[in-house]
Amino acid sequence: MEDLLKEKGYKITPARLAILNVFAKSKLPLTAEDICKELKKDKNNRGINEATVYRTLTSFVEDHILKRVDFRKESAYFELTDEHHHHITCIKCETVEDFESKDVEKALGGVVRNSSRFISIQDHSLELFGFCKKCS
Amino acid sequence: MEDLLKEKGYKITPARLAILNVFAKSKLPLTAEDICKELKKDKNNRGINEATVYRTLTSFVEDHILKRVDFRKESAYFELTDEHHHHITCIKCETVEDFESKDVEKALGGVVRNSSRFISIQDHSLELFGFCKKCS
DNA sequence: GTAGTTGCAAAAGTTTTGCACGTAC
DNA sequence: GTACGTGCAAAACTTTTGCAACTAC
Repeated sequence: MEDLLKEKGYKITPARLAILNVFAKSKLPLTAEDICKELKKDKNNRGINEATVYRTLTSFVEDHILKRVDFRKESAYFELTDEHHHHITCIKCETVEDFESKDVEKALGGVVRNSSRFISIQDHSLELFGFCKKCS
Repeated sequence: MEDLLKEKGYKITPARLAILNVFAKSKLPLTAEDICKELKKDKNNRGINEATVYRTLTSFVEDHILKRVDFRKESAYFELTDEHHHHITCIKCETVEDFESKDVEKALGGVVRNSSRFISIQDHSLELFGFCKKCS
């Protein structure tokens, strides 16, 4: 965790470690508000300021420690970039399941080769929306 | 355009027609603000109220006339659902190119069959981010 | 005529920013 | 010691809502 920060040239601060820990413990993408709430639960700090959370999220995304996830909601969701996977969200109950698919990744690789104006893909967002077995 | 509205049970109003026209003319996904600005240019109306634009966007998405697009920006982008395609956005200059790929769609079809908890996919978001030839 | 639609203004929610103080290195 | 990081408060920006007036049908 500390190594990750050093590697990117960040100073090691309690706020950054705490935020990374929240993500490390969470199985789901989180909003800034989710993180603030989670940080308030910890008695060691009295919560880390909202502004710090937003600033940290923004710079972590720039440095590819976090990535944004599109849940078609008002607020922005984030998760660690360390594992590459996507999500299927139930339209009804909002259950989220992770998935990864070699076939999808392979097919995406073909897209740039067919593009006349683009030369490389750095990253992609992929979110599926459907019904889980309980809600179907 | 009017037929589309009738089909979904909407009353035909100037605001709805104007908003649909803005989308029909645009090659790119638009934010609520983009639409308000575009509507103000037309001398026939003095602009349609912001609240109406938001209300219209929300209901059009519910009725699948529009869909949300994830550009990892603060505000929400929308486009007509009539064509199914995705976007590649240049990380540097923000050029957007549309693409579609049978291979990707086919691969996505396989995902739900491998899922233990999901039974059907209704919709998906897919956005690629990379470098265009000019910016690479 | 009536249900549905709109404008306006106010509010709610999300994110950013300036500045003074604090801390990692 | 210095450059970077944080807290606080204010502001900016995006979206939603209540209500009265209006309009499509």
